[in-house]
Amino acid sequence: MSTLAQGKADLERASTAQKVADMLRERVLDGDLAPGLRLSEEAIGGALGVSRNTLREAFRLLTRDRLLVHEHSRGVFVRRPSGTDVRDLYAARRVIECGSLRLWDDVAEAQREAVRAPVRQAVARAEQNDWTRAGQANIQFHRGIVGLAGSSRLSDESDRLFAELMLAFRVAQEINDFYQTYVPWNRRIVELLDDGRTTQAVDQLAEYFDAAEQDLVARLEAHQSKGNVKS
Amino acid sequence: MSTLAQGKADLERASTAQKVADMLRERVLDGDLAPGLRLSEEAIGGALGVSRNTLREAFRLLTRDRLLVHEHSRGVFVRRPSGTDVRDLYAARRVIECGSLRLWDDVAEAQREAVRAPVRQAVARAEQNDWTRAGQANIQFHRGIVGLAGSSRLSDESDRLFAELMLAFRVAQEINDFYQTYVPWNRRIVELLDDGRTTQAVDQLAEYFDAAEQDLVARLEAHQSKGNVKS
DNA sequence: ATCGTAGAATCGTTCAACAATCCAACGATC
DNA sequence: GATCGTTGGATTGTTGAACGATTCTACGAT
Repeated sequence: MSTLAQGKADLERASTAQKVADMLRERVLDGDLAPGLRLSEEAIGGALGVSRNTLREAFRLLTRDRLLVHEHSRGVFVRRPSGTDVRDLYAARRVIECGSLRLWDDVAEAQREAVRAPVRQAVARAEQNDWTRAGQANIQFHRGIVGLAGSSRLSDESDRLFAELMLAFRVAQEINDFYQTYVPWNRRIVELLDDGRTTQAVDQLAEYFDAAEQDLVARLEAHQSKGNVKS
Repeated sequence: MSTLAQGKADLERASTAQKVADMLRERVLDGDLAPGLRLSEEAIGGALGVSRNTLREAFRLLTRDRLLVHEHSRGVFVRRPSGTDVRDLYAARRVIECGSLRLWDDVAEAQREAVRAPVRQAVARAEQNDWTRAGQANIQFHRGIVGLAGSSRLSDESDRLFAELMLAFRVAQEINDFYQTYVPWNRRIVELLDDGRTTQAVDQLAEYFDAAEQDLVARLEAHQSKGNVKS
């Protein structure tokens, strides 16, 4: 069954535009393509050996995922979240994740474990000072929370929000040290959940968002005046 | 200020692909293009006088809005929501709208009025047996609820969910008579809110979703076997 | 009746070209 | 000297044709 699903996934991985989009997505999330950077059709199309039309299709796919922004007749740019964007992002996350977490007691055990496991992993990574992987585990934690709702549409949208937030982290230059503060917080949330104190856990999550938003916005607006955009 | 924003909106309305997408969106939501219908690039491109590449860009835009689905090497189709899709959709709405409504007491009065007004309008339309406009007002009610969260990303995503739900209504053939049952329900929710009983209002909204989902899924799966897809 | 195969139809992608738009440098005017 | 047109050059927007790849349909073989 799993081999069949795997085979089907491979078969669907056909489109050139899709492959180009995947490659560019990785480059953007890794920071090789900095926020604010303009992506020239000619330069990138030439470098990747695909035609302009195909590249434009790839751009549309990434625009849908909010990694790129399209400005008419000006080109596409790597998204550069502003303070306003971050506030909008966290307002959405508060509703989605707090609402999902409230379902904790009603869902299957496997879904709950998908919340606990990433926190254990994040703690372990943090002890090894591996903040990159700790950050990835942190995202898995939040993905697990949204997964409690059992809606693939909601999970997909959350993934887009997370990706956008990654860009904001990059602009604020706090990729590595950001999670240091919040890993223990997540652990406490899971403890509350396992204690049956779901409401308090939700409150903690809301507070986490308040603190994270405030922190990120502050750092972002400190950096936003500097025109750190590579050409 | 508003005139400036208006002028800017007009200026941004430049792209051909965007205009084609807007036209097609209207045709899909009006039901001229039935769910399940395949949209031939050649036929539509020829009819609208745009090239295939431009049309494909328009398709991508509508795919992002979930009105169309793209199947590799097979073409694009008007989305035809299944029972599974509807359950997913309502799972998302439950989290988003119930979570937003919980913010009722914390938001500005203007935002609350954006929830009340559509209900008054829906009641008035319903009394005139104008179910089409009553349905539109009903959507505005739910848009107002999501607006309480103050996140444009969340509102945009909700609009996409609503659009998808409209397609489900069309498949279930209950465009007109569906709201008849639920308009009074919405009115009761607003009454509870104005009484300061926010928690009960949220519970009512959740029940509304349960009932609507069950109703819609039942009618959908009754119709799904019939291959009512025009070619 | 099922299966496989050939042919038609359609999509995926590329290429070349031109119009429309934006941008940066230059120069004119006050 | 600063602001405001103007002029090219570069880039995007859009088109049309072309061809390989994939899917669909219908026909015929077993």
